[in-house]
Amino acid sequence: MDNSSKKTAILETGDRILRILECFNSEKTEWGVTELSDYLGLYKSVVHRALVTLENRGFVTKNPISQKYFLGIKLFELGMVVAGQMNLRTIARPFMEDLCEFAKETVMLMIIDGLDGICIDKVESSQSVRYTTPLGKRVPLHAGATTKILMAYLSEEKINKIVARGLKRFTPYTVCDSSELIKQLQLIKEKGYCISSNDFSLGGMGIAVPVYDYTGNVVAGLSISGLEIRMRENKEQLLLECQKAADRISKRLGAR
Amino acid sequence: MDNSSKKTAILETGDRILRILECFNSEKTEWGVTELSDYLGLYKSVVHRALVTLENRGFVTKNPISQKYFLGIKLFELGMVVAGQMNLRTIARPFMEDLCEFAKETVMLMIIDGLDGICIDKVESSQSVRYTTPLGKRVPLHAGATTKILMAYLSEEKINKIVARGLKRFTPYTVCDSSELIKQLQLIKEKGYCISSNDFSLGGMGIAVPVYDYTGNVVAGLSISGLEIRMRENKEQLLLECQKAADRISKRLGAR
DNA sequence: ACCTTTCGTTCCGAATATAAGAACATTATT
DNA sequence: AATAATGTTCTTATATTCGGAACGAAAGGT
Repeated sequence: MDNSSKKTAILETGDRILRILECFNSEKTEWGVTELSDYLGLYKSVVHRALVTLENRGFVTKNPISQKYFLGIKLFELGMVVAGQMNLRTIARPFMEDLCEFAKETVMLMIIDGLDGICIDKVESSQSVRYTTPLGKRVPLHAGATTKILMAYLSEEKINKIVARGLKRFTPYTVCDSSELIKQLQLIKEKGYCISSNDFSLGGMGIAVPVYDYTGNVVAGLSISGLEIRMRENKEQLLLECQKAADRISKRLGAR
Repeated sequence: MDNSSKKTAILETGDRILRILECFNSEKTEWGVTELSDYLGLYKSVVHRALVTLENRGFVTKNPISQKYFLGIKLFELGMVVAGQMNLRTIARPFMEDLCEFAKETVMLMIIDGLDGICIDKVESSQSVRYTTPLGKRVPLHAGATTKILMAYLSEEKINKIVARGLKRFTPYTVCDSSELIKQLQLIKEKGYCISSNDFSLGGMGIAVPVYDYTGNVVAGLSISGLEIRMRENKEQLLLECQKAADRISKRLGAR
């Protein structure tokens, strides 16, 4: 097990509570006691007491019909506190809206957490067929423009970790060969942008550029994501506008 | 202390972890170890270990400059899972957008959690001076139209609890007298809507109506919130549109 | 530049909260 | 009606956590 981050002894009971919370996601919003205990390899009684503890504080709620538990409103509340403190988000928002207006495609803002990407904001195009992704969703970095632009600026060490974890195939065009992916990433970093299509979702296309903060590090990826068929003819112009928006956001974040 | 909800013994260590998380809000996003231990009446070592546990799982992050802790991205992630499962929200959204378009004022959707209200969605008017409130923020129920409509449909028992907790004054017009408030609430329930101004924020006005689900219970309050000076002349029409929207939402939720 | 205070972090023995496992209660399924 | 599956409760030994002191580093004042 990877305990590299474990400097001090952690509280096992507390950690277990957090691990239980982490089991809930948009694919699986409800868990029963037995299910959870099987999944985590814990005793039923242990999981049950943990869930009661969580329920008493509103972190989970019991569905009285199914008898199962789902995440409570308290987590929405705390999630919104986090959203508020991500001022990258508030700064980026107006620029994203303008960019969406111009491109008529969905605009996304993504950051890295650990070895994954998380979409922290989006402005969806009003087209009936459009690219859409849930906020807060954790996605691997090796497929899709918005994630690849982020991956390209990672340290070699992190890139290797991601590759070592395995490169999941999303479409027939996903780059799952590690050496080819690394070559692609180098090229992306050289050019300072990433245009890719069909590697994350068929028919989809993404144009992504990095956003920098005052330390000069890449803190986010900004992208226009939509349908290849609509975007391919004027991708140069879309790229230009996307870069303009990212530059403005970076400047507002203190990048020189 | 109120232990009515404490059926089974809860995990103290786990509960402490959750209590620590609850200390973070948009007014205070960063806490130091000593501060927190003073605030919660816990030993520094206890709080420190809890924070390390939380940090290891990404629930809090340490600001390397201030040495203090703030909520981590993991909570944004979980918060978004909660947002996704609140399908009241997805159903209500388009109606709220239409209503905002019509009213040119901010439209809010609020639910009850415990003895407080929480705004779970909003569509802000594009006016430069407009009513605005953060998503996920916990507010008392006795002031403001959106909250009072919710309070009006509560059980007598709950209303008494809220009154017993004390009625905070927000403006000179806030109704802080319990018997007058209760009389107001009865009237609101009779009429099925709430129009109030200046009791939560000076110059502000709210028009709020209830939203029902398939069980026939009030599950949310929908409101138009804006400036009194702009709204007062055509409040009847605004109310009508607000009611129409709420009815449509209720119907979509299965209310007859 | 030095002292003082404050704060985050570590350490260790004592104490107690918790895990483990079984048993019970309740609901669904056959 | 019998069986299976799932949520809940109970009890005790033990391993985790607390409590308190001590350490080191930074901040602030003199």
